[in-house]
Amino acid sequence: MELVEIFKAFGDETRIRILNLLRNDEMCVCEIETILGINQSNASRHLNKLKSTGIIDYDKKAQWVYYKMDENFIKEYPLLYEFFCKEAEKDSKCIYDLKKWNELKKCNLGCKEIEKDKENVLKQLGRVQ
Amino acid sequence: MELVEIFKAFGDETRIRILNLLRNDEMCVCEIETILGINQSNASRHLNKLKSTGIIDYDKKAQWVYYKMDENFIKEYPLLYEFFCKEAEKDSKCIYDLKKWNELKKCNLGCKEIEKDKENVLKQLGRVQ
DNA sequence: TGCTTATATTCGTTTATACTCATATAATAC
DNA sequence: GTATTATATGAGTATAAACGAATATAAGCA
Repeated sequence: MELVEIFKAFGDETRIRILNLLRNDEMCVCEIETILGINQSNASRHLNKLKSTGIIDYDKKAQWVYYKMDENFIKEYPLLYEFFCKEAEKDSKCIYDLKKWNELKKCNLGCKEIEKDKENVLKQLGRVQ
Repeated sequence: MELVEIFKAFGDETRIRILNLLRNDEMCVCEIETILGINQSNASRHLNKLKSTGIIDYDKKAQWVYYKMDENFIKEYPLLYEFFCKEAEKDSKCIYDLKKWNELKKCNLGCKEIEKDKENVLKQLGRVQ
């Protein structure tokens, strides 16, 4: 992959937030949607861009698509990955997103429950300190 | 500086080529212009973007502005800088640009000589293997 | 089979970025 | 002072990227 394409892939706040989530866990689209507060189409598009740049990969499990970091990317660009993780750890939005993800995991809700009760879930997540 | 702004600054081919030149030497605008084959306004704007992101810095010497890497950037983001240098070393366009820069240095031409005889200089540079 | 859920994609719109041409500024030399 | 050289900037345009709404696909489930 061209160097410039890698930088472009990282050069968007939404994608940085997605990568911050995926450096810790694998996650399906509706979870990412909920945590970032973006719509499904937008989430899917950003994931597609990261996938086509070779930064993330996915596993299909039934109707869900679980996105995760691409191991080959980490192997090929360890310095960049380490740099990214270090910076993400310090970034307030990234920290907050991970807190929301932990809350969401506690609730133990499936994608459909989240969707059905999205407003309430978002409200709850909004209270996370 | 926001992480995303740093990635955006690196996320352009012209700026990658500029940074590749500056990781080896300091250089004035007209030299960068000539090597990259872009116009003055365009070169100046890209340099400004890199400067305002804190990646490069400059020294004014008489009417020339010599751009160079910003030492604080290298200190603050050593992993990113190392990653960039490693990748640039492997990139064919970057390698070629440095060859052109070496040719240009050999000629020992000032900015005005380059400008006066730009077509010829560019032709010469085009022959570099 | 038809219905629901999860994700991807198309289309049109908006926003951001890059570019060119022309002009402005700033330093130097005469 | 004027002329020249180097660089920066303004204005307009072109290109690319991001977005939302609606639709398509694909996998489960009744």
